[in-house]
Amino acid sequence: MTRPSPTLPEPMPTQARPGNCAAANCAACEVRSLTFCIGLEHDEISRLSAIVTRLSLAAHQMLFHEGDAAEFVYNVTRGVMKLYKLLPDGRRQITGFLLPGDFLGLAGKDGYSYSAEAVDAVELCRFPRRKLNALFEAFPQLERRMLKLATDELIAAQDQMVLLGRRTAAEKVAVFLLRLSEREKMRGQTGNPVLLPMTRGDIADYLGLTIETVSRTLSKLKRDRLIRQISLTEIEIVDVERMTNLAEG
Amino acid sequence: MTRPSPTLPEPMPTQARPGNCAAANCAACEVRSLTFCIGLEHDEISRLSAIVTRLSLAAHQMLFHEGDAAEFVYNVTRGVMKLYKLLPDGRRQITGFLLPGDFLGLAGKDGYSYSAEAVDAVELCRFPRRKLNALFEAFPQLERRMLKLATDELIAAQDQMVLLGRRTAAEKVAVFLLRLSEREKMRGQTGNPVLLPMTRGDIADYLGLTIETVSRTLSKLKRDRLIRQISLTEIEIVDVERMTNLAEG
DNA sequence: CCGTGGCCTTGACCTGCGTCAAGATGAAAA
DNA sequence: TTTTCATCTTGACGCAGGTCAAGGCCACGG
Repeated sequence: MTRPSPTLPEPMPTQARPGNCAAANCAACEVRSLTFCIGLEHDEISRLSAIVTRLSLAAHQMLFHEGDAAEFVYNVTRGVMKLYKLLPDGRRQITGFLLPGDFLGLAGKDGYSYSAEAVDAVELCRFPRRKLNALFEAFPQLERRMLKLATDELIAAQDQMVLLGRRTAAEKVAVFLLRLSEREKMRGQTGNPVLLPMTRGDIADYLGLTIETVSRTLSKLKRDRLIRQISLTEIEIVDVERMTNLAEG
Repeated sequence: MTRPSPTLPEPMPTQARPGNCAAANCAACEVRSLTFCIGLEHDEISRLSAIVTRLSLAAHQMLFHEGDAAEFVYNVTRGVMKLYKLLPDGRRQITGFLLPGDFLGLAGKDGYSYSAEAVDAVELCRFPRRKLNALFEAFPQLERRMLKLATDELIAAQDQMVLLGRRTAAEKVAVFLLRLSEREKMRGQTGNPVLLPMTRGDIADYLGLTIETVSRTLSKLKRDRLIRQISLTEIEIVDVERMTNLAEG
């Protein structure tokens, strides 16, 4: 593996100055069935409502940087976020893309362990960590849920290690498209065509590849009739079976 | 990245038939300061003692396989374990090495998400998950600690993603040696020379490389006087500064 | 309508690391 | 001590994917 040219610098994203902040009505939340709020009792919901702030980010706006004090945790309610870590020389690894319902903000004592940036227009719920921790006392279910979220994220991270360490470029791209399709389906979208709001550079930095290899690999999948490109950001999986075979290895 | 030849099959490890099982005295535990038992109250310790079983594994013995029902969680008290996932064709990614004090057994609804195998002679504490969960009711601190463990593991997993996706072979090996050295220091060992009970094949599958590349890279580090090989399993870091520079990128 | 600038694609070439193969080493058994 | 066998090292070679460079596409502003 060679040292890929940093996909950064991108147009330097501005620090979060949320477009709007407002108290939120969690009871009316339309993505609650996906979030860590799922299945909470009525009084838990109302206590959460009391500490939550809604905010919006424009595309490319930063939510926070790696190392920032981790005062808040968040729930994505709309749009797509990317989480990434940088090496000193600018090489970047995107550790995850977050869709509506996904949670972010787990952090160790050194603050957030990654940077978080909006891919497109994003809306989030923001919870002060201190106040949320205080709620754990009254509602142990909440902490149980946090542990489950962390565990699920950990399992996903292990899968991603297998992908990064042991899969070919074609397999990486196939897995990426199939996984994203599944996640979109779980959110009530069709999942096919797959929607790709992120750039080829983002995908490359997520899969441990270069932009060119991602592009060439997609072209090859098109030539082989496994996928069809409807637009830059929409890819139809034409032959699910062969894609799945490819993804299995 | 090409498809590395499976480092498996190794001499097929036998399923765990622990060499001995015994009740344990947690109060006298010599690695407690490292484990998730750290800082627990006296009565918490005694409640833990009541549900724990100690067991031993010989080198290469399996503790559990990916997909097994996750009835237990464990704490390593002696030796080194490796956790890994396999692709259908045998390619292997080692997701972590566990040293004394390290915890394992977090799992989703599909059972353990990885296989666990002893690298050398290992001793563990085993906790039935059901009984541990029951203790969470009485001792919320225990659950707090589990969440912290999961969070720390997640942060480590993200660092590993950067390593797998964006670092060169030389950087990977340097980071591996330095991190292992740090972990040994935290356990009261010198950390230099670094002790490597795992094989070159294990290291390769942990770093997303082949055996040959690991071996060649170590040879290069020796030629360049960054390290000195004392024995197959002992490597002295001679020039910590240049090693650190290399590891930073 | 035309420029401008960001992204994406494609081609030609290069190289880091994988593959294949042949010893070397070292621990354990005879 | 010698045999054995797994593991490790080293060399020669090949290729997947990275690098460099040119051009295409498309949204947006003037």
